[in-house]
Amino acid sequence: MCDALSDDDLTALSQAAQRMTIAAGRVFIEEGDPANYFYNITQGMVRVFKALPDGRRHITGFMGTGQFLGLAISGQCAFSAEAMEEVHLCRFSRSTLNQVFSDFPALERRLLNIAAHELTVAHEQMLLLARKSAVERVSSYLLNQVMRLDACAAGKLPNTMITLKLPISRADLADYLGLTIETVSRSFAQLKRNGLIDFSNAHAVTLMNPQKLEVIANAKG
Amino acid sequence: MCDALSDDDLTALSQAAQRMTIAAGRVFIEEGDPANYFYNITQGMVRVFKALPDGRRHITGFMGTGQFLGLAISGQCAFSAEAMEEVHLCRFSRSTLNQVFSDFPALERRLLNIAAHELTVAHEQMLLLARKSAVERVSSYLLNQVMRLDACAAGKLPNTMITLKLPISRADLADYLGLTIETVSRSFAQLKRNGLIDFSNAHAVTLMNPQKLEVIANAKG
DNA sequence: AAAGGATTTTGACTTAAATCAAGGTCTTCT
DNA sequence: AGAAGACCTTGATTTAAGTCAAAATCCTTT
Repeated sequence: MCDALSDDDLTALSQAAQRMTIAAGRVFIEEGDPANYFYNITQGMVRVFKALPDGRRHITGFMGTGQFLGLAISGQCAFSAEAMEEVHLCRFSRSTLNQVFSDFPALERRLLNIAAHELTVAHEQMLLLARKSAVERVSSYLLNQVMRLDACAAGKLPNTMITLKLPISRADLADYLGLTIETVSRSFAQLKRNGLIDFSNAHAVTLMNPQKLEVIANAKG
Repeated sequence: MCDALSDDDLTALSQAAQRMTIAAGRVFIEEGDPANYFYNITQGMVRVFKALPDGRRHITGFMGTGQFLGLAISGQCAFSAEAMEEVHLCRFSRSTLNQVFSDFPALERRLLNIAAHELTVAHEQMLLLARKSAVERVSSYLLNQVMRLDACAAGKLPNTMITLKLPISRADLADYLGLTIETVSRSFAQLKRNGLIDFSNAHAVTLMNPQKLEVIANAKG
């Protein structure tokens, strides 16, 4: 679950946790609710989002197995979270958690690192949302997906073609990138016309030249 | 400097720190540089931003006296920082900092809370950038400024008119809100036409009805 | 295999914000 | 005080992305 911890810590933690299963499609954290819990996802994918009263929404991110949820501490949940499939998680009450933190400072250290990393990612996403064009946003997304593949551990982009799964619907992608479904689709189409990507079906892209795609994604004209 | 610390901690910290003065306009953290330091601002305002190679940029935030900078830990700085005026700060080398963390866990706890709070703010800003219209963005900014005034500590909006200083140029505001200077100006003009705000000069707004402004800012139609 | 529904793509048109271009206003400096 | 420059506002036009609508593809279920 939390690789920076010793076995002792893990044992203590798992005793403090409460295991739960969430049905696909259920919103199990609701923005504005009192923030009483902290979660670790042990299986499945979760959509984290914020919405405006009129229905417009932004997906902050997608979280999967091993990731932590509910860090935002301020009495109120700052976002909603929805299970994209059946999800298993460990739940900690906030009071328990503070106890565990005191007993095992390594966990706190780890969470600080995670938070710092999430902040970096958030800043990158803000630049994307504030200043990138639709094609640049979609290209950036594709590159980020490549980067999290095992193959390119050290931040090295492959210079051969590479095929990716797109497990996420166009609607989710649009809400994640601050676009509409149609614009996402058209951006893919444009990248394809320009020979940068190819589709075997709507959920499997081949990046024909990841390095060229990076030039587009980051406006390294 | 860091109100969650005991006097002992403070003494230890200040010994580990290196005091510096940065001239107005100087970029003292450069995105991509090795991240060797951690900063605490003791005086003055700083602009934190990320830029694309072609010059487009996004201001992630403005940081002032008492705030921490450089949390993002990953070898590389994830953003640039520029002094908006003469700035005084305390600088800690990363190795020193790790030592201090081990000695004074309270500081680490505090930083985790700060990071969690910054994440919340970042998510809110992403929703703004991804989904809000220009007028909504400008309204949101004005409201956020009101909220950080002493008067509304408990998250309560005043229901009387209230005057704000806008210490930031339209250009900075545009880069912060993901708009252009002209659109910021026009959004202000529209809010003024609709009787929601008034200007005594370009850097002093009066919010005629903060509650109505909030309806606009958060699309509570 | 056909029907039905959801998802994705494509097309025509609209619109909000960007861009280009003047004018104003404010500040600073001689 | 007057000139020069920075900053802000307003106007005209363009454009990228949004909206509305229909077709195409995929997936599930009977």
